[in-house]
Amino acid sequence: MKKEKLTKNQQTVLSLLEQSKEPLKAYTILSGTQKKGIKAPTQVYRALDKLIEIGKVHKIESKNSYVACNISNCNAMTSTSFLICEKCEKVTELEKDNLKSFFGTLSKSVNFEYSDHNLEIFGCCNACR
Amino acid sequence: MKKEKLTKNQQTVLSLLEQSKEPLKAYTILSGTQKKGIKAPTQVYRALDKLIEIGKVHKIESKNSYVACNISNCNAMTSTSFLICEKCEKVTELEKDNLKSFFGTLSKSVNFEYSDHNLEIFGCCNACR
DNA sequence: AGTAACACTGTTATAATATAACAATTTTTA
DNA sequence: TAAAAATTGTTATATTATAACAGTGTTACT
Repeated sequence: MKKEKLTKNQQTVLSLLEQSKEPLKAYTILSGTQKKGIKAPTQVYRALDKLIEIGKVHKIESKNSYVACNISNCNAMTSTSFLICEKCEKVTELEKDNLKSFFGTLSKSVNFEYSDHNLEIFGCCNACR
Repeated sequence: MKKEKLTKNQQTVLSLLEQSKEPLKAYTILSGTQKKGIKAPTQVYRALDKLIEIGKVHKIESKNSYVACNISNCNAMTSTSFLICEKCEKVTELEKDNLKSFFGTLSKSVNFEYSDHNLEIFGCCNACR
């Protein structure tokens, strides 16, 4: 059941995302992969779902966009933290402990059982200043 | 230019949100306000835009949903932190300032100029345990 | 190797979320 | 009171995402 190898469509989508400097929207991915044989939104979303599930791609919720994860062996499938530059749209993923322990402690202090989080920090990146 | 009083549609939408225990989706708001004279999505979105702008409503990005803010004089228009219970869907907003300075410092440490954030913590609330 | 289970594919259609554009009216400001 | 700004109602459309279905390929196990 554990499958290491990506299928053709999954590779196509991931590869496009990896080449991109910014997050891409699903329909942009569709446009960008049509010559590779992807023809319908469903195919893109299916590939994305899988890639997200295995942690290779994350979704930027506030932008309905998707980014390839460049953290080796990222296990942050469902808990991600991003810095998003509002000038150039570049997105950087926070590594560390991913703030998981911080949010865990914070949650506990207000009597809430933490399981995951989504953090998006907006501002201006170093290169744009 | 500072307007304290909400217009009819804005009041209608806000009032529905305030009565709700969970975040509502735009089209649910539309359904819920049709007898009050709201007839088209545009009217809902316009009211929401305004309410968000003045801080009375926040958007839960990961759910495409909207919540009334119950923090008096909330100034977190664009920087919000939520605890979201995955069982009952209840949403609790963390009081403003606390995390802004934390994220500011965190950002600075990686050479990023913080301006706003969106934090969504998922888990299980006290009542559901 | 055979086969059952499962995952992925391609395809068409449609659902759900959100904005554009325009003419009219009301409210605010100066 | 006139100009500017905000809000309204309306129709149409854009954008984002899923459903449903039949077929094909892969995996895992005897």
